[in-house]
Amino acid sequence: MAAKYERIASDLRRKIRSGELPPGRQMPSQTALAEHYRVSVPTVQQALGILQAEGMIDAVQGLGTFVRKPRPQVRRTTDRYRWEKARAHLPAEQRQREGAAEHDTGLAFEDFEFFAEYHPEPADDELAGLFAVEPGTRLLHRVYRTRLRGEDGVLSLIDSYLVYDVVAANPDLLDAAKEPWPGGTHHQLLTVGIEIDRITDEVTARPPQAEEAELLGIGPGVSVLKLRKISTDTTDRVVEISDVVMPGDRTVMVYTTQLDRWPQ
Amino acid sequence: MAAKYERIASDLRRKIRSGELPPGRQMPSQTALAEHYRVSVPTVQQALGILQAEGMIDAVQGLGTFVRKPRPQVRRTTDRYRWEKARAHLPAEQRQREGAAEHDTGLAFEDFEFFAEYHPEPADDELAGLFAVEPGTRLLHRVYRTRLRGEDGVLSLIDSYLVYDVVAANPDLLDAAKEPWPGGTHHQLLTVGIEIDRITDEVTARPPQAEEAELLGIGPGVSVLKLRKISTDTTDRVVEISDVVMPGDRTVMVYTTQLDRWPQ
DNA sequence: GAGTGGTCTAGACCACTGT
DNA sequence: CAGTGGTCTAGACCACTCC
Repeated sequence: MAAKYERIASDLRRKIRSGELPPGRQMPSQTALAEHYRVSVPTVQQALGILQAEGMIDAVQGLGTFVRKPRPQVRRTTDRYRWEKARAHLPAEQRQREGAAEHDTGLAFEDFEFFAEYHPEPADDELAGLFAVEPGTRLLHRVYRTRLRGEDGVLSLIDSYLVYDVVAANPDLLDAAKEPWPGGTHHQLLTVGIEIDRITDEVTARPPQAEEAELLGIGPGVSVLKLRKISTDTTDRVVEISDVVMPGDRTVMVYTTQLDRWPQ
Repeated sequence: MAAKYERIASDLRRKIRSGELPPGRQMPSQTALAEHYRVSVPTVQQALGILQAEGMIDAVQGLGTFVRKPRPQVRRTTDRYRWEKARAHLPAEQRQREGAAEHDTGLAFEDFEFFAEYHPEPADDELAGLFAVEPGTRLLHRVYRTRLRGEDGVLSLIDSYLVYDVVAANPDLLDAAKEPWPGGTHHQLLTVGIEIDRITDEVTARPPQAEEAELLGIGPGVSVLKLRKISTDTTDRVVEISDVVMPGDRTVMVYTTQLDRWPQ
């Protein structure tokens, strides 16, 4: 027989799915639920913890627990990379107008808030290995956050790395204030004579760290999608490594593989 | 100040990372940890729950809690699809010898155990929409499990759907006993005159359902990667939909996007 | 039977939010 | 201030594994 907290979670899940508890509605308090199901408060909390991990409810201290409103899904497609590259040769004004985030979500530039921070940093063993440089080599570490206006959490946490000396030829690239938001890494690299030939995405899933959950505006148990994006240039040199952390409950990564035709 | 259970989790995490608690080692019992950290048992359990979600430890009822041994990672690459398709024209004997699972893991056929089960099923609204058929249309639902010999959990849970009438032209395809394991969907479809043109993967992350966690041999909080694979044939018809659930702590999905060169 | 993890209780205290 | 969720306790009982 299933545990009490599992049965309570199932019952509440059903009530939410059926619309009996509509999005935005405040759930009964923990004490009320405990009385209703004839269990103790910690048991109710265990049940709520499951629903929170599934992204169905949102508990706010001092306020209450609420049925989560469906948030717009972000579909991040392969097509995005081709689109970003093609964009690098467009005039600056047009590049400014629409970035990759808008391309993914179908929303407008005004819907977003951007934040960027740059700092030089020595390469650890892992990054040095991927870049094929000596550990300790100076890297440019760029931190990006994209927030949807009027929403609680950011869309993604991006940590991007470039080899410092490779991009230093254009001083503008070392300055976060000069960041040609939104997007435009292909264009930035073009100014120092680099063309990206291919991009490899490595996708994994894991539970969020406490800090990540807070930044992404997700409950403590909601999974995150982690993407390591490795960009290789036309001389087979790894030029950029990006680690992207996205909320798993609202992100879909889409990859299309075109296959060769069979010989007739 | 951080909660007690967080500090305990961090401390144990550090001891595991540093090798003080090596893989395979039994952790001190919950009561022993409670005494050591001067907290109650439920607090210790909360801390252990975090590490279990991170896939670092494994609690077995009646036996003890153990530091998890690193399990071989499965890298599932785009290349896999091209490889599978090219394989469809090889002689049967050679196809039997190496399937996709071996291709991903680099292990041999003998290391795996396979399980397949087929049954017809009416299409629900979601699948009907994707196949562009009427809801209720008969589908062939195929359930696959692949287990690594000598390991606790299966590598992936696969639910594959085909439109029944499309594949019924070859009765062998309707019979799980005739399953040409390992792998071979491209070849199966070839026998009814279908050639796959492209495959779209939609990747998401979420916490596991209790049953999935058990089947995959992961702790209750460890994230799973969910892949919906949609295969479209050369006449732009969706011919197969596969839902694949994989343990997030040992699966890496790898996708490489080749970009067009800039005009010189 | 002894020892382990899993579940559950009844109650306490704290932090936080609104009025 | 009252009401909410978050943390923690001390102890109970159960299910399970091994001896």
